[in-house]
Amino acid sequence: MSSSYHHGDLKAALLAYAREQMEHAGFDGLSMREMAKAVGVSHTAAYRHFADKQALLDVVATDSFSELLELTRQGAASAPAEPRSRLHASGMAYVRFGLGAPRRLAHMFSAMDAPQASASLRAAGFGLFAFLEGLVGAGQVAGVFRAGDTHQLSRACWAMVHGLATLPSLARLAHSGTELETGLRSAEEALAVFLDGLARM
Amino acid sequence: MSSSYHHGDLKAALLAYAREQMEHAGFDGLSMREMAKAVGVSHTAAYRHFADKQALLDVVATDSFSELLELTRQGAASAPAEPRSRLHASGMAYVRFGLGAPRRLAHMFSAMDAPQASASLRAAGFGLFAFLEGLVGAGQVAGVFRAGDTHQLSRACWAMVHGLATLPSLARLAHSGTELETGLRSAEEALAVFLDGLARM
DNA sequence: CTGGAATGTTAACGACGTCAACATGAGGAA
DNA sequence: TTCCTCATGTTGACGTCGTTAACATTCCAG
Repeated sequence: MSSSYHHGDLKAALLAYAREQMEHAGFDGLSMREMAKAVGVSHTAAYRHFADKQALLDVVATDSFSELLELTRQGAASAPAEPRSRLHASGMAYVRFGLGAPRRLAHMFSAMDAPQASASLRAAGFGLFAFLEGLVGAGQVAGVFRAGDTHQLSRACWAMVHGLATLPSLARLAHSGTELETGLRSAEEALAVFLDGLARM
Repeated sequence: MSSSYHHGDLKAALLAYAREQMEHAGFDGLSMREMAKAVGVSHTAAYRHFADKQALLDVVATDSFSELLELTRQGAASAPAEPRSRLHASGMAYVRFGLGAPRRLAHMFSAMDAPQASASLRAAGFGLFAFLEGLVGAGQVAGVFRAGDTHQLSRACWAMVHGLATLPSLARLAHSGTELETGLRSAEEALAVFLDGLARM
Protein backbone atom coordinates (compact mmCIF):
# COMPACT_ATOMS: atom_id res chain seq x y z
CA MET A 1 0.00 0.00 0.00
CA SER A 2 2.89 2.30 0.79
CA SER A 3 0.24 4.62 2.15
CA SER A 4 2.61 7.53 2.09
CA TYR A 5 5.65 8.31 0.21
CA HIS A 6 4.08 11.68 -0.22
CA HIS A 7 2.80 13.02 3.04
CA GLY A 8 -0.11 14.96 1.66
CA ASP A 9 0.17 18.17 3.58
CA LEU A 10 3.63 18.24 5.04
CA LYS A 11 3.97 22.00 5.06
CA ALA A 12 0.88 22.53 7.20
CA ALA A 13 1.77 19.61 9.44
CA LEU A 14 5.21 21.03 10.14
CA LEU A 15 3.82 24.47 10.89
CA ALA A 16 1.19 23.06 13.20
CA TYR A 17 3.68 20.95 15.07
CA ALA A 18 6.12 23.82 15.42
CA ARG A 19 3.45 26.17 16.69
CA GLU A 20 2.24 23.62 19.20
CA GLN A 21 5.61 22.48 20.47
CA MET A 22 7.06 25.95 20.74
CA GLU A 23 5.61 26.31 24.24
CA HIS A 24 6.87 22.99 25.56
CA ALA A 25 10.31 23.16 23.99
CA GLY A 26 12.91 24.07 26.55
CA PHE A 27 15.00 26.56 24.67
CA ASP A 28 14.81 26.22 20.96
CA GLY A 29 14.00 22.63 21.70
CA LEU A 30 12.44 21.93 18.41
CA SER A 31 14.99 20.89 15.82
CA MET A 32 14.42 20.29 12.15
CA ARG A 33 15.18 16.64 12.61
CA GLU A 34 12.89 16.18 15.57
CA MET A 35 10.01 17.98 13.87
CA ALA A 36 10.42 15.82 10.79
CA LYS A 37 10.41 12.65 12.88
CA ALA A 38 7.35 13.77 14.83
CA VAL A 39 5.47 14.36 11.61
CA GLY A 40 6.58 10.98 10.27
CA VAL A 41 8.96 12.05 7.59
CA SER A 42 12.70 12.01 7.16
CA HIS A 43 14.93 14.92 8.05
CA THR A 44 15.52 17.24 5.10
CA ALA A 45 11.99 16.64 3.85
CA ALA A 46 11.10 20.04 5.26
CA TYR A 47 13.59 21.62 2.89
CA ARG A 48 11.18 21.03 0.02
CA HIS A 49 8.86 23.55 1.69
CA PHE A 50 11.10 25.92 3.60
CA ALA A 51 14.45 27.36 2.63
CA ASP A 52 15.83 26.77 6.11
CA LYS A 53 14.83 26.56 9.74
CA GLN A 54 14.56 30.30 10.09
CA ALA A 55 12.11 30.45 7.21
CA LEU A 56 9.87 27.90 8.87
CA LEU A 57 9.92 29.72 12.18
CA ASP A 58 9.28 33.01 10.42
CA VAL A 59 6.11 31.59 8.95
CA VAL A 60 5.01 30.50 12.41
CA ALA A 61 5.62 34.05 13.62
CA THR A 62 3.77 35.56 10.69
CA ASP A 63 0.76 33.32 11.19
CA SER A 64 0.79 34.11 14.89
CA PHE A 65 0.67 37.83 14.18
CA SER A 66 -2.36 37.25 12.01
CA GLU A 67 -3.96 35.20 14.73
CA LEU A 68 -3.25 37.87 17.31
CA LEU A 69 -4.65 40.57 15.06
CA GLU A 70 -7.81 38.55 14.67
CA LEU A 71 -8.10 38.07 18.43
CA THR A 72 -7.66 41.76 19.18
CA ARG A 73 -10.19 42.56 16.45
CA GLN A 74 -12.70 40.23 18.01
CA GLY A 75 -11.98 41.73 21.41
CA ALA A 76 -12.70 45.22 20.17
CA ALA A 77 -15.76 44.12 18.24
CA SER A 78 -17.32 42.44 21.24
CA ALA A 79 -16.98 45.54 23.41
CA PRO A 80 -19.29 48.54 23.75
CA ALA A 81 -18.80 50.89 20.81
CA GLU A 82 -16.85 53.38 22.83
CA PRO A 83 -13.11 54.05 22.47
CA ARG A 84 -11.91 53.25 25.95
CA SER A 85 -13.85 50.00 26.16
CA ARG A 86 -12.71 48.90 22.74
CA LEU A 87 -9.08 49.64 23.46
CA HIS A 88 -9.36 47.90 26.80
CA ALA A 89 -10.96 44.82 25.32
CA SER A 90 -8.46 44.40 22.53
CA GLY A 91 -5.62 44.98 24.96
CA MET A 92 -6.93 42.27 27.21
CA ALA A 93 -7.23 39.93 24.24
CA TYR A 94 -3.56 40.64 23.55
CA VAL A 95 -2.63 39.89 27.14
CA ARG A 96 -4.66 36.68 27.11
CA PHE A 97 -2.77 35.56 24.03
CA GLY A 98 0.52 36.34 25.69
CA LEU A 99 -0.33 34.46 28.86
CA GLY A 100 -1.50 31.46 26.86
CA ALA A 101 1.44 31.32 24.49
CA PRO A 102 4.32 33.23 26.07
CA ARG A 103 7.13 31.60 24.13
CA ARG A 104 5.34 32.04 20.86
CA LEU A 105 4.79 35.70 21.58
CA ALA A 106 8.44 36.11 22.47
CA HIS A 107 9.40 34.33 19.29
CA MET A 108 7.19 36.61 17.19
CA PHE A 109 9.16 39.63 18.30
CA SER A 110 12.57 38.07 18.29
CA ALA A 111 11.85 36.95 14.73
CA MET A 112 10.69 40.38 13.70
CA ASP A 113 13.66 42.35 14.92
CA ALA A 114 16.04 40.11 13.00
CA PRO A 115 17.48 41.88 9.98
CA GLN A 116 16.53 39.02 7.67
CA ALA A 117 12.87 39.17 8.64
CA SER A 118 10.72 38.50 5.60
CA ALA A 119 8.52 41.19 4.15
CA SER A 120 5.37 39.29 5.05
CA LEU A 121 6.48 38.95 8.65
CA ARG A 122 7.12 42.65 8.91
CA ALA A 123 3.80 43.35 7.25
CA ALA A 124 1.99 41.15 9.74
CA GLY A 125 3.55 42.95 12.67
CA PHE A 126 2.82 46.31 11.16
CA GLY A 127 -0.79 45.32 10.54
CA LEU A 128 -1.27 44.67 14.21
CA PHE A 129 0.21 48.03 15.11
CA ALA A 130 -1.93 49.77 12.51
CA PHE A 131 -5.07 48.30 14.02
CA LEU A 132 -4.08 49.53 17.45
CA GLU A 133 -3.25 52.94 16.08
CA GLY A 134 -6.73 53.08 14.57
CA LEU A 135 -8.30 52.47 17.96
CA VAL A 136 -6.21 55.18 19.58
CA GLY A 137 -6.89 57.64 16.78
CA ALA A 138 -10.62 56.99 17.02
CA GLY A 139 -10.52 57.86 20.69
CA GLN A 140 -8.73 61.08 19.94
CA VAL A 141 -11.20 62.03 17.25
CA ALA A 142 -14.02 61.31 19.66
CA GLY A 143 -12.33 63.63 22.10
CA VAL A 144 -12.05 61.10 24.90
CA PHE A 145 -8.29 60.46 24.55
CA ARG A 146 -5.72 63.13 25.12
CA ALA A 147 -4.46 65.02 22.07
CA GLY A 148 -0.97 64.39 20.75
CA ASP A 149 0.91 62.41 18.14
CA THR A 150 -1.27 59.39 17.52
CA HIS A 151 1.72 57.31 16.51
CA GLN A 152 3.55 58.03 19.75
CA LEU A 153 0.51 57.42 21.93
CA SER A 154 -0.12 54.16 20.13
CA ARG A 155 3.43 53.08 20.76
CA ALA A 156 2.96 53.86 24.42
CA CYS A 157 -0.20 51.84 24.42
CA TRP A 158 1.42 48.90 22.71
CA ALA A 159 4.31 49.01 25.12
CA MET A 160 1.93 48.89 28.07
CA VAL A 161 -0.01 45.95 26.70
CA HIS A 162 3.06 44.14 25.46
CA GLY A 163 4.71 44.51 28.83
CA LEU A 164 1.68 43.07 30.56
CA ALA A 165 1.58 40.15 28.16
CA THR A 166 5.29 39.51 28.35
CA LEU A 167 6.21 40.05 31.93
CA PRO A 168 4.36 37.38 33.90
CA SER A 169 7.57 35.47 34.09
CA LEU A 170 7.88 37.79 37.03
CA ALA A 171 4.59 36.80 38.50
CA ARG A 172 6.14 33.38 38.93
CA LEU A 173 9.13 35.01 40.51
CA ALA A 174 6.96 37.07 42.80
CA HIS A 175 5.63 33.87 44.28
CA SER A 176 2.15 34.25 42.88
CA GLY A 177 -0.10 31.27 42.89
CA THR A 178 -2.36 30.96 39.89
CA GLU A 179 -0.27 32.34 37.13
CA LEU A 180 -2.92 33.05 34.55
CA GLU A 181 -5.53 34.50 36.81
CA THR A 182 -3.01 36.70 38.55
CA GLY A 183 -1.66 37.90 35.25
CA LEU A 184 -5.10 38.83 34.03
CA ARG A 185 -6.04 40.68 37.19
CA SER A 186 -2.79 42.62 37.13
CA ALA A 187 -3.38 43.49 33.53
CA GLU A 188 -6.85 44.79 34.29
CA GLU A 189 -5.53 47.15 36.90
CA ALA A 190 -2.53 48.29 34.90
CA LEU A 191 -4.64 49.01 31.88
CA ALA A 192 -7.01 51.02 34.02
CA VAL A 193 -4.13 53.15 35.28
CA PHE A 194 -2.83 53.68 31.78
CA LEU A 195 -6.21 54.46 30.33
CA ASP A 196 -6.90 56.94 33.09
CA GLY A 197 -3.73 58.68 32.02
CA LEU A 198 -4.73 58.45 28.41
CA ALA A 199 -8.09 60.08 29.07
CA ARG A 200 -8.35 63.69 28.14
CA MET A 201 -7.61 65.83 31.16
CA MET B 1 58.26 31.01 28.42
CA SER B 2 54.92 29.48 27.60
CA SER B 3 53.38 32.74 28.66
CA SER B 4 50.06 31.14 29.23
CA TYR B 5 49.06 27.68 29.94
CA HIS B 6 46.91 29.19 32.59
CA HIS B 7 44.96 32.12 31.31
CA GLY B 8 44.86 34.07 34.52
CA ASP B 9 41.29 35.19 34.59
CA LEU B 10 39.45 33.02 32.14
CA LYS B 11 36.13 33.15 33.91
CA ALA B 12 35.91 36.92 33.80
CA ALA B 13 37.20 37.04 30.24
CA LEU B 14 34.51 34.64 29.08
CA LEU B 15 31.78 36.57 30.84
CA ALA B 16 32.99 39.86 29.41
CA TYR B 17 33.19 38.49 25.90
CA ALA B 18 29.74 36.91 26.14
CA ARG B 19 28.18 40.10 27.46
CA GLU B 20 29.80 42.14 24.74
CA GLN B 21 29.07 39.83 21.84
CA MET B 22 25.50 39.13 22.85
CA GLU B 23 24.33 42.19 20.98
CA HIS B 24 26.19 41.44 17.75
CA ALA B 25 25.46 37.75 17.67
CA GLY B 26 22.83 36.98 15.10
CA PHE B 27 20.71 34.48 16.95
CA ASP B 28 22.50 32.68 19.67
CA GLY B 29 25.55 33.39 17.61
CA LEU B 30 27.98 32.90 20.37
CA SER B 31 28.97 29.28 20.79
CA MET B 32 31.13 27.80 23.48
CA ARG B 33 33.80 26.99 20.96
CA GLU B 34 33.82 30.42 19.39
CA MET B 35 33.98 32.16 22.75
CA ALA B 36 36.87 30.00 23.81
CA LYS B 37 38.74 30.74 20.60
CA ALA B 38 38.09 34.47 20.92
CA VAL B 39 39.51 34.46 24.43
CA GLY B 40 42.53 32.47 23.25
CA VAL B 41 41.86 29.17 24.91
CA SER B 42 40.75 25.79 23.71
CA HIS B 43 37.13 24.71 23.63
CA THR B 44 36.12 22.90 26.80
CA ALA B 45 38.35 25.14 28.88
CA ALA B 46 35.23 27.00 29.89
CA TYR B 47 33.92 23.83 31.51
CA ARG B 48 36.39 24.30 34.35
CA HIS B 49 34.42 27.41 35.33
CA PHE B 50 30.85 26.76 34.19
CA ALA B 51 28.84 23.59 34.32
CA ASP B 52 27.49 24.18 30.84
CA LYS B 53 26.61 26.90 28.38
CA GLN B 54 23.37 27.70 30.16
CA ALA B 55 25.24 28.29 33.39
CA LEU B 56 27.55 30.78 31.73
CA LEU B 57 24.67 32.65 30.14
CA ASP B 58 22.80 32.63 33.43
CA VAL B 59 25.70 34.40 35.09
CA VAL B 60 25.65 37.01 32.33
CA ALA B 61 21.95 37.50 33.02
CA THR B 62 22.46 37.72 36.75
CA ASP B 63 25.24 40.29 36.42
CA SER B 64 23.11 42.26 34.01
CA PHE B 65 20.28 42.39 36.51
CA SER B 66 22.67 43.78 39.08
CA GLU B 67 23.92 46.31 36.58
CA LEU B 68 20.39 47.36 35.72
CA LEU B 69 19.48 47.69 39.38
CA GLU B 70 22.46 49.94 39.88
CA LEU B 71 21.47 52.08 36.90
CA THR B 72 17.91 52.50 38.08
CA ARG B 73 19.17 53.32 41.55
CA GLN B 74 21.43 56.00 40.16
CA GLY B 75 18.56 57.31 38.07
CA ALA B 76 16.35 57.67 41.10
CA ALA B 77 19.12 59.14 43.22
CA SER B 78 19.90 61.85 40.69
CA ALA B 79 16.30 63.02 40.51
CA PRO B 80 14.42 65.49 42.71
CA ALA B 81 13.42 63.83 45.95
CA GLU B 82 9.82 63.47 44.94
CA PRO B 83 8.10 60.18 44.08
CA ARG B 84 6.98 60.87 40.56
CA SER B 85 10.33 62.28 39.48
CA ARG B 86 12.20 59.42 41.07
CA LEU B 87 10.01 56.80 39.46
CA HIS B 88 10.26 58.57 36.15
CA ALA B 89 14.03 58.82 36.31
CA SER B 90 14.61 55.21 37.22
CA GLY B 91 12.14 54.12 34.55
CA MET B 92 14.03 56.09 31.96
CA ALA B 93 17.29 54.56 33.12
CA TYR B 94 15.69 51.16 32.54
CA VAL B 95 14.57 52.16 29.08
CA ARG B 96 18.00 53.49 28.23
CA PHE B 97 19.52 50.20 29.26
CA GLY B 98 17.04 48.33 27.07
CA LEU B 99 17.69 50.51 24.05
CA GLY B 100 21.42 50.12 24.47
CA ALA B 101 21.44 46.39 25.03
CA PRO B 102 18.19 44.98 23.66
CA ARG B 103 19.36 41.42 23.18
CA ARG B 104 20.91 41.27 26.58
CA LEU B 105 17.71 42.53 28.17
CA ALA B 106 15.73 39.95 26.26
CA HIS B 107 18.16 37.28 27.36
CA MET B 108 17.82 38.30 31.00
CA PHE B 109 14.13 37.55 30.96
CA SER B 110 14.27 34.47 28.79
CA ALA B 111 16.87 33.12 31.20
CA MET B 112 14.77 33.93 34.21
CA ASP B 113 11.57 32.27 33.13
CA ALA B 114 13.40 29.01 32.48
CA PRO B 115 12.58 26.40 35.12
CA GLN B 116 16.26 25.70 35.76
CA ALA B 117 17.02 29.34 36.55
CA SER B 118 19.55 29.52 39.35
CA ALA B 119 18.62 30.92 42.73
CA SER B 120 20.99 33.85 42.33
CA LEU B 121 19.46 34.74 38.98
CA ARG B 122 15.98 34.73 40.45
CA ALA B 123 17.24 36.76 43.40
CA ALA B 124 18.75 39.36 41.08
CA GLY B 125 15.51 39.75 39.18
CA PHE B 126 13.52 39.96 42.35
CA GLY B 127 15.88 42.59 43.74
CA LEU B 128 15.17 44.84 40.80
CA PHE B 129 11.43 44.41 41.29
CA ALA B 130 11.73 45.07 45.00
CA PHE B 131 13.48 48.35 44.34
CA LEU B 132 10.73 49.43 41.97
CA GLU B 133 8.09 48.39 44.46
CA GLY B 134 9.79 50.57 47.04
CA LEU B 135 9.51 53.59 44.78
CA VAL B 136 5.85 52.96 44.13
CA GLY B 137 5.11 52.36 47.79
CA ALA B 138 6.86 55.57 48.76
CA GLY B 139 4.64 57.47 46.37
CA GLN B 140 1.57 55.93 47.90
CA VAL B 141 2.70 56.74 51.41
CA ALA B 142 3.37 60.29 50.33
CA GLY B 143 -0.17 60.38 49.01
CA VAL B 144 0.78 61.31 45.45
CA PHE B 145 0.14 57.88 43.90
CA ARG B 146 -3.26 56.26 43.87
CA ALA B 147 -4.10 53.85 46.63
CA GLY B 148 -4.27 50.13 45.95
CA ASP B 149 -2.22 46.96 46.13
CA THR B 150 1.35 48.16 45.90
CA HIS B 151 2.45 44.88 44.42
CA GLN B 152 -0.06 45.09 41.61
CA LEU B 153 0.67 48.71 40.85
CA SER B 154 4.35 47.96 40.76
CA ARG B 155 3.78 45.15 38.33
CA ALA B 156 1.84 47.54 36.14
CA CYS B 157 4.66 50.01 36.35
CA TRP B 158 7.26 47.43 35.48
CA ALA B 159 5.19 46.22 32.57
CA MET B 160 4.96 49.75 31.21
CA VAL B 161 8.68 50.37 31.49
CA HIS B 162 9.63 46.93 30.28
CA GLY B 163 7.40 47.31 27.25
CA LEU B 164 9.01 50.62 26.41
CA ALA B 165 12.46 49.15 26.76
CA THR B 166 11.63 46.04 24.80
CA LEU B 167 9.43 47.14 22.00
CA PRO B 168 11.57 49.43 19.86
CA SER B 169 11.98 46.60 17.43
CA LEU B 170 8.75 48.12 16.28
CA ALA B 171 10.18 51.56 15.95
CA ARG B 172 12.39 50.12 13.25
CA LEU B 173 9.33 48.57 11.69
CA ALA B 174 7.45 51.82 11.85
CA HIS B 175 10.05 53.39 9.58
CA SER B 176 11.50 55.62 12.24
CA GLY B 177 14.82 57.24 11.63
CA THR B 178 17.04 57.55 14.64
CA GLU B 179 16.21 54.50 16.65
CA LEU B 180 17.54 55.47 20.02
CA GLU B 181 16.35 59.05 20.08
CA THR B 182 12.90 58.05 18.90
CA GLY B 183 12.70 55.33 21.49
CA LEU B 184 13.61 57.71 24.27
CA ARG B 185 11.12 60.34 23.20
CA SER B 186 8.37 57.77 22.96
CA ALA B 187 9.25 56.48 26.36
CA GLU B 188 9.07 59.96 27.84
CA GLU B 189 5.58 60.46 26.56
CA ALA B 190 4.35 57.01 27.47
CA LEU B 191 5.66 57.30 30.98
CA ALA B 192 3.93 60.65 31.33
CA VAL B 193 0.64 59.09 30.33
CA PHE B 194 1.10 56.24 32.73
CA LEU B 195 2.20 58.44 35.58
CA ASP B 196 -0.77 60.74 35.05
CA GLY B 197 -2.91 57.67 35.51
CA LEU B 198 -0.94 56.63 38.52
CA ALA B 199 -1.43 59.99 40.19
CA ARG B 200 -4.03 60.17 42.87
CA MET B 201 -7.29 61.34 41.39
C1' DC C 1 60.23 20.16 48.06
C1' DT C 2 56.43 17.71 46.97
C1' DG C 3 51.99 16.00 46.06
C1' DG C 4 47.39 17.03 45.37
C1' DA C 5 44.08 20.58 43.47
C1' DA C 6 43.15 23.77 40.02
C1' DT C 7 43.32 24.76 35.40
C1' DG C 8 43.95 23.78 30.42
C1' DT C 9 44.33 20.44 26.27
C1' DT C 10 43.29 16.66 23.11
C1' DA C 11 40.27 13.24 21.31
C1' DA C 12 36.00 11.50 20.75
C1' DC C 13 30.64 11.00 20.59
C1' DG C 14 26.10 12.08 19.29
C1' DA C 15 22.89 15.68 17.64
C1' DC C 16 22.21 19.32 14.74
C1' DG C 17 21.50 22.26 10.08
C1' DT C 18 22.15 21.75 5.48
C1' DC C 19 23.55 20.19 0.77
C1' DA C 20 23.95 16.87 -3.14
C1' DA C 21 22.47 12.80 -5.35
C1' DC C 22 18.97 9.69 -5.83
C1' DA C 23 14.05 7.59 -5.55
C1' DT C 24 9.16 7.81 -5.91
C1' DG C 25 4.85 9.24 -7.28
C1' DA C 26 1.04 12.45 -9.47
C1' DG C 27 -0.77 14.38 -13.41
C1' DG C 28 -0.84 16.09 -17.98
C1' DA C 29 0.50 15.22 -23.23
C1' DA C 30 0.97 11.83 -26.77
C1' DT D 1 -3.51 3.97 -22.18
C1' DT D 2 1.86 5.35 -21.95
C1' DC D 3 5.41 8.17 -20.96
C1' DC D 4 7.59 12.26 -19.36
C1' DT D 5 8.31 15.70 -16.11
C1' DC D 6 8.23 17.96 -11.97
C1' DA D 7 7.04 18.10 -7.21
C1' DT D 8 7.97 15.70 -3.23
C1' DG D 9 10.51 12.55 -0.11
C1' DT D 10 14.90 9.76 1.10
C1' DT D 11 19.73 8.57 1.87
C1' DG D 12 24.24 9.80 2.84
C1' DA D 13 27.58 12.95 3.84
C1' DC D 14 30.03 17.27 5.80
C1' DG D 15 31.13 20.65 9.19
C1' DT D 16 29.76 22.68 13.63
C1' DC D 17 28.05 22.37 18.00
C1' DG D 18 27.75 20.96 23.29
C1' DT D 19 29.67 17.89 26.24
C1' DT D 20 32.46 14.07 28.41
C1' DA D 21 36.66 11.41 29.43
C1' DA D 22 41.49 11.01 29.69
C1' DC D 23 45.61 13.35 29.89
C1' DA D 24 48.93 17.49 30.70
C1' DT D 25 50.55 21.46 33.09
C1' DT D 26 50.94 24.71 36.72
C1' DC D 27 50.01 26.51 41.43
C1' DC D 28 50.17 26.25 46.32
C1' DA D 29 49.78 24.18 51.03
C1' DG D 30 52.07 20.93 53.93
